[in-house]
Amino acid sequence: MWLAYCFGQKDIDLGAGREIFDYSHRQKEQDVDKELQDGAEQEDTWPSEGAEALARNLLVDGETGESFPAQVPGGEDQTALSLKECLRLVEATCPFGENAEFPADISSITEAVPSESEPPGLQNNLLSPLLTETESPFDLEQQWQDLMSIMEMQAMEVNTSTSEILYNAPPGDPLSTNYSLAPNTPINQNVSLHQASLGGCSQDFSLFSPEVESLPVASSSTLLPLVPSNSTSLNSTFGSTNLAGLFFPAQLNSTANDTAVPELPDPLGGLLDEAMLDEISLMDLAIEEGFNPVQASQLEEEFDSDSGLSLDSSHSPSSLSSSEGSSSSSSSSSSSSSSTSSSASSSFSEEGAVGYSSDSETLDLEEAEGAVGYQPEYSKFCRMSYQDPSQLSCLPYLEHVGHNHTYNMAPSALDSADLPPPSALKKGSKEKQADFLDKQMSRDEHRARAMKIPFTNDKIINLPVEEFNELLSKYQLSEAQLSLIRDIRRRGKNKMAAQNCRKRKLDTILNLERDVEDLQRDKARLLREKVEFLRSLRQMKQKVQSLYQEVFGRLRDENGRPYSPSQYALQYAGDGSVLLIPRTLADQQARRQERKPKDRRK
DNA sequence: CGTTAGTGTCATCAG
DNA sequence: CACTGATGACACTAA
Repeated sequence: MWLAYCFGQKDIDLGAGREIFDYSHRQKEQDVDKELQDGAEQEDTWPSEGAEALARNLLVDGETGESFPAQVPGGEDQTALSLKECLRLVEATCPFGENAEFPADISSITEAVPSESEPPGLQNNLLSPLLTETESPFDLEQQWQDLMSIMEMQAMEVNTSTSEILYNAPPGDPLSTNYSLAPNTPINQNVSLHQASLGGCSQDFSLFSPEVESLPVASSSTLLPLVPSNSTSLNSTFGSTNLAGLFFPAQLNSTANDTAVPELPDPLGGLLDEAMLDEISLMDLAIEEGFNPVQASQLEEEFDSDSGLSLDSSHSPSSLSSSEGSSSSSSSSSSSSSSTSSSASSSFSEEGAVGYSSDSETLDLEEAEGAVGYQPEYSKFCRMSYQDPSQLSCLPYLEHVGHNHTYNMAPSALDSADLPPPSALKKGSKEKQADFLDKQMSRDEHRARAMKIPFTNDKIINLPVEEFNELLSKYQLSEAQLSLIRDIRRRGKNKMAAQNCRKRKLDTILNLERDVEDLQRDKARLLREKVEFLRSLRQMKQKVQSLYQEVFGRLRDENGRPYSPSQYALQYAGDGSVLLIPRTLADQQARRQERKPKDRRK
């Protein structure tokens, strides 16, 4: 039943369904998870009658590890074609891709092999690890283990968004949760479609590929000679519209009607070509990233370049941080018209959070930004960028912008001070300059002057505690003066602290934004990798299916008749041997193996 | 005239 | 306990 999921309706909707682009797909993911559990429960309900009896008929070749039915119902069991021969045949006729792998243990088989229903003519208990004996150059067992671990990952992780996205399973499809075998399994170029019966195909099979529609005919014609005994039921059972039983034609000839497998997953995954998958993955990205498809495609290009941070450099926090220098340079260049003058800010400590930026500076910055794409954060940041106070001292006209938030000062005064006309400067006597500077003084400076504080606010604020106390001791100051001085110092310190605080806050925000971007990229990249991985996984599974089918189809009993796939299945033992066992027994073992990981998960 | 960004200030807390 | 820095909250200004 594990395989059964792979051919569910999920795939049926694949071509047309667009819910993958639905932002509500997350909800569907939950539904899928729910369905997964339901499907697991369903498994336990599968019939296994006769398993014991059939199990008794099992023979295992002690030398080769191969197993044969000790007693085929109806006669002395002797495989007309040894498994080795079969393998050789298969190797000759169905060369595997570079990634051909086979189950290394029973569990793997039970997972990979379609159990239950099996089309009479099509040996669909596929995925048997028959090839171990061929001594493939690969460590097949190891590779299979890897494959299975991948499958587990897939089962655990992919069942969420990706499963939905990739296979577009209807929420109600209980089979959809397990698409690992062949949802959307692309038709493998290396596999003969005529011989490889690709699992149960739903009627929607035809939706995707006219080619596949012809599959039943081709398959039956090919397999009929191999399965003469089943030939009759084959044609009657598998119409072109019902390929569901191809893979799991459980007890086809018998009475079982496979109702236990209401909907067989669509092996048509194969019809979903890579381009489609790419598109899906991109769309997935687009959805998750909040990008539009165009942006998503751009994103993918970025991935290809693996550039990590490929955003505009002006957007990069690192560049922003390093933009201090550029900011400074731009400000210095923009200050060409400014005269030099000392101000309170000139003595600010370097570290002293003097993030004042001039309007002209901002203008220059914005011009530059316009060339590379304006970024609000960038501008903000630059305005807040740490700056050498000494540079501010070179911008007397801008001084007030940073320091003179003198609420008691008339705006007109500030305006006039902002950009005094050159003519005014020329005419400007020292009086006017003094007046101008006076207007630039802060409230505390005014207060200090009013209180006749004998030293500058700059000293009050920036002197170390010891020097500050020493300075106070040098003068005979009234209590009011001392109080004002302390207030000035406190406010001055706090002002710088506030500026530092705001800069930190801004930095933090920018860093967080960068982190979000990085994480989004990582997420998109991982998602893309997952899609690619699933694609290759499906291909591998299909290869295994085809091999299994090939081998099983060539097995003959002592009478030269093929084994019924509804009654027998190939099983891969842990020691690498291949067993031909009764179907019911295989199903039992499959269920047993499947429960383990699930229990583990719980 | 309302909004927004930038800034200064105060209150408060933590070290 | 005083001092200092950090930070939220508020007010003010300019755009």
